[in-house]
Amino acid sequence: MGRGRAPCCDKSKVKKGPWSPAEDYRLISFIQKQGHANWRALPKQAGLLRCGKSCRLRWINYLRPDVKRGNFTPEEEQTIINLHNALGNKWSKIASHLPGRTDNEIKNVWNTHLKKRLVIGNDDANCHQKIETSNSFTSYSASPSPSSIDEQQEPCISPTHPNAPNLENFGQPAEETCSLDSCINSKASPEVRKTTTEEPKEMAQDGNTMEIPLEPDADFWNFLDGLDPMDKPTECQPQQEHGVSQSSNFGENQQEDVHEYKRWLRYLENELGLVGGNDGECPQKGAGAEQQQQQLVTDTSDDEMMSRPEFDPAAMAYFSMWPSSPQNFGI
DNA sequence: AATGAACGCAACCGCAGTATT
DNA sequence: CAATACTGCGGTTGCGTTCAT
Repeated sequence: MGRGRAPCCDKSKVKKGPWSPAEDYRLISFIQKQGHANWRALPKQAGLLRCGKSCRLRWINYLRPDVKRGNFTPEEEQTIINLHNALGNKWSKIASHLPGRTDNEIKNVWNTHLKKRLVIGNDDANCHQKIETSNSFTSYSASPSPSSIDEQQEPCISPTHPNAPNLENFGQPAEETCSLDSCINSKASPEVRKTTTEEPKEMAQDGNTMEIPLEPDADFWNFLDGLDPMDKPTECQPQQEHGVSQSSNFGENQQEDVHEYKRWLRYLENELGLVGGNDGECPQKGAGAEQQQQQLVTDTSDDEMMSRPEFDPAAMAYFSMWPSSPQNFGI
């Protein structure tokens, strides 16, 4: 296949390295409003100095609302081991069996933990055998037909991370959940599509995790949208014509919305055990959070975000602490 | 307390596959 | 049908953090 490939972007004009909270928030804000039909064009439209691939990666691996953070459960690890036996380094395939987990994360876990553990386990044949025999998917190793796996395999993991409150729908306006989900899942495997769309319902029923009122979610996003100094690039205007934007009427009930949002924020902070930290300081990482806060201020001031009168530092502090933020997983 | 080594993770790179023109 | 554009995947790397000395 001779594909003379043009570079995906002008490397000299794109920023590389870790994403700042401001960039994250701009990306989320944009995708929430416009979706991500075209990754290549997205950075420009969103006002990001990033390569489209970089945006995609960031979204898929960390910012997506249904991404699950935190340590892998033993069940998940076992699933990875089993699937790796059957599929090899097909990380995306493996990830499709672990809802909320990304291929990158699984790859990292495998390379850093599981592989070593298995090597040690190989030294101890009994140990390894234990893994094999306890493995309900052992038969796949004998006849590793991916299709049969796809048909049979249901992830044997708990849908919620034991240590983390459910944030699967974090930031999802009620009426947008479907559109965003479908947007996300349109490219995902059937398994992922199935689990990501069905799980929230299940969790809503167990009364544990879905009590977060959804309405303020929209407010939250509207609030973020309102903060975005790059909010209205000209390329984005047409989409608002077909009713995608929700922020247009934000000003009408702004006070009420912000109040609602703050109430919701407090609720989430309670859920996350973040209350008690002063000025949004992360309880797990005091100095780190402080540093991050500092960076946040730097980033946002660069973008003149902090100078906006309606800017709420608490919102950004919270934003910087949500589970998808790489600095903050492990809550 | 300081320093170096090891580890873990986020992000980048390049290739392959698929869709579009 | 070929060329091009774009997305997705897997391998790899660089950096920050943690641990050991």
